[in-house]
Amino acid sequence: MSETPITIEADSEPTVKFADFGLAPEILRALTDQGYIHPTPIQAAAIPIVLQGRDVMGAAQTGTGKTAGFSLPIIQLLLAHASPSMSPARHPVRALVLTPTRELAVQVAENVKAYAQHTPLRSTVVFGGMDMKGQTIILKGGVEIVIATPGRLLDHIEQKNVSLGQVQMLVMDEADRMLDMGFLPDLQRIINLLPKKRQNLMFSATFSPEIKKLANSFLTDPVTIEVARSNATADKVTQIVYKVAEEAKRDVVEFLIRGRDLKQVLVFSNTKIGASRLSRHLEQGGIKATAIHGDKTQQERMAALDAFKKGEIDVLVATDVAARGLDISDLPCVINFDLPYNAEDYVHRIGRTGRAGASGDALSVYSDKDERLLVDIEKLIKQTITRGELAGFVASSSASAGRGEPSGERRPRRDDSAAGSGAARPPGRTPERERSGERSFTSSSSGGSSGPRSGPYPRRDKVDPWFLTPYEPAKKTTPAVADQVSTSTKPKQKIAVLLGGSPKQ
DNA sequence: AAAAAAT
Repeated sequence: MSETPITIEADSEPTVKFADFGLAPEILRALTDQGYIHPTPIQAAAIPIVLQGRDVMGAAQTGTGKTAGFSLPIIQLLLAHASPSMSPARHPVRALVLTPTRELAVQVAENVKAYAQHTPLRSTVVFGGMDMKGQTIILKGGVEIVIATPGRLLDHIEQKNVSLGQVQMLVMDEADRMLDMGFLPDLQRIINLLPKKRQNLMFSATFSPEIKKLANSFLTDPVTIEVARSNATADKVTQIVYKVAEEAKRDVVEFLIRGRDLKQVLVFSNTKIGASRLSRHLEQGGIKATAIHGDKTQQERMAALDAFKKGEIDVLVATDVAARGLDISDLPCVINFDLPYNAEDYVHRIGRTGRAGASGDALSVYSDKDERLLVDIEKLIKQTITRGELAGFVASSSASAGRGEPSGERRPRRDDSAAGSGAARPPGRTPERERSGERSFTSSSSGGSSGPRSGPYPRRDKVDPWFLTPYEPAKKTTPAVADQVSTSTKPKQKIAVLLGGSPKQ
């Protein structure tokens, strides 16, 4: 065991193949089915370690292939080692994966199911917000792998629908998030029900003191696998912030979305009500949008996510329920309708774009009162985000008020939350026409060259909104989280995985 | 200050 970190570069030639790990043919077949041949760096690092039976503390972002990194070796180990003979159940739970959100649980479960499809291993997912009956039947039928959110799992345990006395492997996914959400007591209760002798894998985006404490109490002699933050924030994602009047934010967001030619956009709102309102606002503008947040029923949440993934809707307006973990692939653009209160969440949010080598845009609108949030974010990511300017929109409400021109907040405008829809919008007009006729914004007095001034929206075919932005190449800096990660718990063995670019000098 | 999660 070496104290020297092993560094794996993401852009080095992929020499390792899944076939090299000694995985069972059934697993390899599942991978081939999905066209996977080469592991991602974290998979290449984690799979052999997990196969050795070691505990793992993984600092890994979503989108790094983390899920396969732990599920493949878990499936392999379960296949290779028979279940404990004393078990009365034919299919006792032998591996347990805990996640902070229901959607993440579903997603992990889908992956596990796919990887184990050619094996006799059974898996299921349990989470709240759904009827317990179906979950109960499957649990009682016996499953080797359970993916769960903590609360509902405890519910099933209390109802004696499942027993965890045979669990050999425990995964805590997004552990930092679980702590944030106050799951620590639940985690403690669940872990108390597990056999003392077991393998533990813990994944976290950050290595806060609390996480270290958790790792120290739950992990035995862990190998730390560091995944430097993908350079997404530095290279591949173009980040721009737009300062606008608070009241104009939603119209600016709409404008930005239209500028994207309605390609799939994920929009983040800090509040559930804000997400719903913005979604409704966009829908009323003829944009196929929907909202996802914790006040929606689980059915609605799943339907929204599904529709977005299928491309049936163009815009998903989400609270931070979707900030982490959700694998929505190939997103070209993320927009922050609100800057997150927690700077760390900014990184998670924009991590939804620029994934898997693709480029992406992360756009944010903010107003005067959010100045401090922006400072915090820039401090965290150690770079200055490009300030974008939008012709046709003013940066602050006071400026527009001072000129006595109509501005977003003054113009009487039906609130989106109101049910009525008749008065403000004459029927029969196309949404496009509605927009230009109905809204007015204070336009910049200078430089009216960016489009027709008859309305707030420059015509898309005439104007590329991106020309408005003076592009400065983003500064390349070592990501802040990677810094924290390097000071991780005293590991016997340490592996650093650098993703998404060359190591910094 | 807000969101998530068992009900």
